[in-house]
Amino acid sequence: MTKILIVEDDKGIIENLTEFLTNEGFLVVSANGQKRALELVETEPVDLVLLDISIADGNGFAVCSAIKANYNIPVIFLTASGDEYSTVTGFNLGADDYIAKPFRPRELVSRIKNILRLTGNTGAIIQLGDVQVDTVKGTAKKQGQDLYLSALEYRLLLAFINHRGAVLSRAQLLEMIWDIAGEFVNDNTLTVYIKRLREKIEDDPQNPQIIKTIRGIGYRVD
Amino acid sequence: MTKILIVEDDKGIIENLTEFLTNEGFLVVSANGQKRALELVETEPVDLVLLDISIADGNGFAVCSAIKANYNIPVIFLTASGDEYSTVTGFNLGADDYIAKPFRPRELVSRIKNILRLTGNTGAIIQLGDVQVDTVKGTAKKQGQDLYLSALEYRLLLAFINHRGAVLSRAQLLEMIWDIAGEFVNDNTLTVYIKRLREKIEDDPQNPQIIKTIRGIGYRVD
DNA sequence: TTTTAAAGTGACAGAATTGTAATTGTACCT
DNA sequence: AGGTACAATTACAATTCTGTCACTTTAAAA
Repeated sequence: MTKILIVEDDKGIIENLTEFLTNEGFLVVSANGQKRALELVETEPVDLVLLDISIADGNGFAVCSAIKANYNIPVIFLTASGDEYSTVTGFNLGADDYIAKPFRPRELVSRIKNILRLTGNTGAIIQLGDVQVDTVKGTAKKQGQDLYLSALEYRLLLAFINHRGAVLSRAQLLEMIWDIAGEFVNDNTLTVYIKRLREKIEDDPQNPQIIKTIRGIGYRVD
Repeated sequence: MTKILIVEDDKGIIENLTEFLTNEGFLVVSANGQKRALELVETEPVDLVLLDISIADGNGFAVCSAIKANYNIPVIFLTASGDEYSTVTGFNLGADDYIAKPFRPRELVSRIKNILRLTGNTGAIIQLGDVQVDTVKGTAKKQGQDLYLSALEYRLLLAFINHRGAVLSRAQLLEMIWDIAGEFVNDNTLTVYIKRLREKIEDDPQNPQIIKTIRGIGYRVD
């Protein structure tokens, strides 16, 4: 469950936003000033901050700086005017997006989800069917069970992950994994590795669901 | 140097944007339609795409989908109207941001830089002295030369990277890499792996600069 | 300095990985 | 249906990885 902190001194806006975002499935907490905002960031597991630049007890930019200095929480600025200065300064302070008031609630939600996608997108855990690849730890699991992938098998899997949805030719894969133009390793080597990888990650290797063969062209992972 | 592809059928806008972005230090290429856009993405190392939704020879959304299917390039939508439908649909298609025409050039640059920061922040390449670890490809290099790390050596290195600056005890490392509490693998196993890893990544393994020994406590990578 | 615990080293077998070859299977074409 | 590429499979050495042992070196305490 995503928790959003609203920092805003206009009670009406807080109420409206809280209601709307709650309906959208977010948890919402709010602060009307800098002090309370920083308290909440420290005590609650806040996932994202909506920050009005012109809050009462201080500069909104200062709050952004303070948050960014200590935490890796995305911040979206709410600017009263759509003026350029705010935009540029905000981004320089590390804001992840900004939106000018008055804004459409639906657009705000789009931007929130987008930012969460971008910032959460550290490539940490990728799900392929029941296979989970953790690129931060360098490990892979199938249904929670550890998979023992060799270095090359792991790299082959990453190549597919990095080009999900695209058909990768043998030549491309050979270049990506074996780093050659095409002649030095046997073309069949790749086929064998596909088979070995399938044996480890597919439920039924004879009927592969994760690594699909595109005859005459290559392979694809959706 | 960052290369930006503009997909737009209005020659005037292309000219203006090209001039402005060039002055800002970007390399700019442009396409007036879907076909040319996809050609350029395939042949040039494009870092970011500015995409007009209403291009002449097709749907801008289709171009976005096609790009996102094969490449991991950030896309910013240019929308003629600031209408909600475009925003929401655009984000769903994997657009990384959108900006409504008419926009201020300075704001566009802010958004471009912001998106590059966010998307580039995938933790893809980590630098440890002269050693580069690419967690997206699952590879490591030293002074540009490929390092052949085994699966466990790579995971050990990632463990240090994920806890940079912290001293990791033997018990912690054993648990992280061998996933056990402490009794099943020999305690010395870790020592041996440290040695093997140092042999591959350190200039002078006898005098390690990357993996430091903290006697009695563990190891640390700064 | 001597002692002692911790860390490093070299060597070793068993296991797994890696690349290739030969063979079998299969989708697509006419 | 039969032929033909292409893909999958099986099998097999060579190499590398992996874990452990015995032993040496090092750092810090007594």
